[in-house]
Amino acid sequence: MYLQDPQLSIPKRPNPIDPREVSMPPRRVTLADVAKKAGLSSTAASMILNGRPDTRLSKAAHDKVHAAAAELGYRPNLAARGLRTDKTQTIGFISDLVATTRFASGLIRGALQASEEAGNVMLVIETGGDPRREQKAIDAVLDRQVDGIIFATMRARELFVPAFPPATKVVMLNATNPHHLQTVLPDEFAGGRAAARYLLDHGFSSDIALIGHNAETEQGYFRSSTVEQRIHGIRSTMEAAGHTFMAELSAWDWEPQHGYTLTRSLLSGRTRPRALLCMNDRLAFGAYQALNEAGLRVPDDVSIIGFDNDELAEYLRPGLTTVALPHEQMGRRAVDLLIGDSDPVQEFISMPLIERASVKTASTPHP
Amino acid sequence: MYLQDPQLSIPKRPNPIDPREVSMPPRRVTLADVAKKAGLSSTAASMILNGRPDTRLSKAAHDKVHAAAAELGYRPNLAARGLRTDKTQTIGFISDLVATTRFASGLIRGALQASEEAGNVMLVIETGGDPRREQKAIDAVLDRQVDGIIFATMRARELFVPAFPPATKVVMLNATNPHHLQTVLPDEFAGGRAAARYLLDHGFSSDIALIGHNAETEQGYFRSSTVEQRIHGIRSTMEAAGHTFMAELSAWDWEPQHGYTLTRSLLSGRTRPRALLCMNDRLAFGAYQALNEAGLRVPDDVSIIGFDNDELAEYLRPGLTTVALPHEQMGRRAVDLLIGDSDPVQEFISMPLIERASVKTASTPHP
DNA sequence: CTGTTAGCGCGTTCAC
DNA sequence: GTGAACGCGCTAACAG
Repeated sequence: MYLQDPQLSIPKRPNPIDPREVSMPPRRVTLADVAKKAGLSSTAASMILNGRPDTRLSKAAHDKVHAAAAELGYRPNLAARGLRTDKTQTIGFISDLVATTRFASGLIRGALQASEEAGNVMLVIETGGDPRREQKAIDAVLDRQVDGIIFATMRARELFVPAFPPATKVVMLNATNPHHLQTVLPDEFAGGRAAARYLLDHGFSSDIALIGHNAETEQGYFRSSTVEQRIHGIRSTMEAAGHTFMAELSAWDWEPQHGYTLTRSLLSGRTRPRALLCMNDRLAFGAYQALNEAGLRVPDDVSIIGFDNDELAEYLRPGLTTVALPHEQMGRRAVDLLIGDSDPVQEFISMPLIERASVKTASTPHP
Repeated sequence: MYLQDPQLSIPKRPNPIDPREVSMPPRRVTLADVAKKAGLSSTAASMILNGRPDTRLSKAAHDKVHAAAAELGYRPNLAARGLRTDKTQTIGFISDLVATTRFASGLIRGALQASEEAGNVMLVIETGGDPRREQKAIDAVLDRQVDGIIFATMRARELFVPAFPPATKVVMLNATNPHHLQTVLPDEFAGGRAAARYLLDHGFSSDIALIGHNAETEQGYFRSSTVEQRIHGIRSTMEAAGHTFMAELSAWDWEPQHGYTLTRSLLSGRTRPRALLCMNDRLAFGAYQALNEAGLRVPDDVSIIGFDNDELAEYLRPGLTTVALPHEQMGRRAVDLLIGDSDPVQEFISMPLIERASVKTASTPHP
């Protein structure tokens, strides 16, 4: 909607000059200015403006201060206030590559929204996963007196967190660390289960191929802590139903080209799969390409389900059914946890299955 | 490369506790602590640590202060310093939807990199283009004493900038505003010219269709200030060569589905295009899909060129040749301009043509 | 009741 | 080499 939203376009002529744009005082108005204008001390002004309950200042004083503040357009200097109160309404958001790649931008989007709603602002730093840059990032935000830090990773993983003062509030977002228990993660186990169950429910059983992971070659080795859960969810569901995958193809990278290659090699086998369970949507994209080239149709010849709810899923024809990574909600939750004062918890956010058109009901159940 | 970088994965066992993680002083060490430990005044400590040239403090004093600072792990409180110096090493980055969508994330990536290199950090706020939120964002960063503000937009456009003090340093990134002349924009005119020229150079002439823009229906109305330039670059090049487009199809949204629809309707016409000039890569994606369905091959039957160098361009088979939006470089440049003290300039960053495999040389030049 | 003065938080700067 | 003031706002203690 916002992509080409008319509101984002503007007429060719420059706007008339907004009066607000021309007259602003050269110096920032300070609390002292307000107090002076109100004919009171800055203490009185401070107490009144901050609505201290125990204050015994006259109604008249209140009115004068508020009037002066409004008239002068007073805004407190948060840096100065923070010096005193140790609260800067600022959150440090340190990630490997969340903001600058599209793979997990939802994390930052959600966090940004929740921050704004809570009157906070985020200092964003990306480290590329480099420990030295991570340490520098922590110093940088701490030097600026942030109220807390969110550590986020693009692919959920255990994150080594360099030194910082023990009192600092910390939330791990899409990441874990033994010393920091406040954590927000996707519920990958349930997500994996949902994907497998969806295929099973649509009449597939032992004619499903798994693209992106292989029990043999990748045993005990997982690219991320949550992918392990995803796989467990998938496999336990298959096992509970008494089925196994007809094939499992593994690739280290989960890019379209690998999905393409893997699917091609799969199609060269003697039995054709009826459904593909792809470890992510980009692999699924590659699968579409290979299927297409082989003259096979989705979902009539082969059904496909993916993970992530990548933007690609919507671009594909037909639309790709996929289990979404609830990044936005995770980001929001991380900020809530950081700002709130709950006990440390590990939160698992559920992964909704987004139904599109890439899976059909298998016409005849297989033996 | 970083997508599944092994370095981002870690073993399943928790790391041993890092010694640095356990012993940190409960209170931050202040300049006073350092001075006390060095047996000097905090004035002396300040001057020495800041390497003031005009200072005539003894070599011994220097050594003592540096030793004390190192031993205590002293780091200056930037909030306190900023109060005095009016420099916080912090930049406000206010955008409509740059960080949280993938369409222009390069802008923030480049800005983040340049900030880090310059020892700055960025306060990131997104407004969704809503003027009220924009005003609040400006207040929020100003309250936190930022050294300057970058206003960025996802799609280059003229941006109305709400009130703030005239002294504030401002750079418009992928945006323009009559009151703020420091501007970084893509050189769309040259980019448009390059795309058209590329097709011409490959032997196409009057067998090219333009997808996404139509001179008739969109005359004088442009979705963004830079798209206008892009179109001018394209048309002037075609005209200079004495050619016109065999067809121009317009869509308000530039999404794959529109590229698909437009291309289908194009193919239903009596003459088939030999080349497609798509206003962006997502339209080109849709064109691939339609061509594919029609049994036509890229580039053998139809060549395609796009704009943006979207990630899609690499995913497509064959890879899509496209004129890149140099977002990363633009972001870097914006920070450089903000930090440096050059005179206000409008900078145009050139758009490199990324050659892949979607355009072939037309075998026989057309009349 | 209504309000004030003084000091602090941290680092920089001026005058001596 | 130093003390004191300052940038800005908050808080405790105190005065009319």
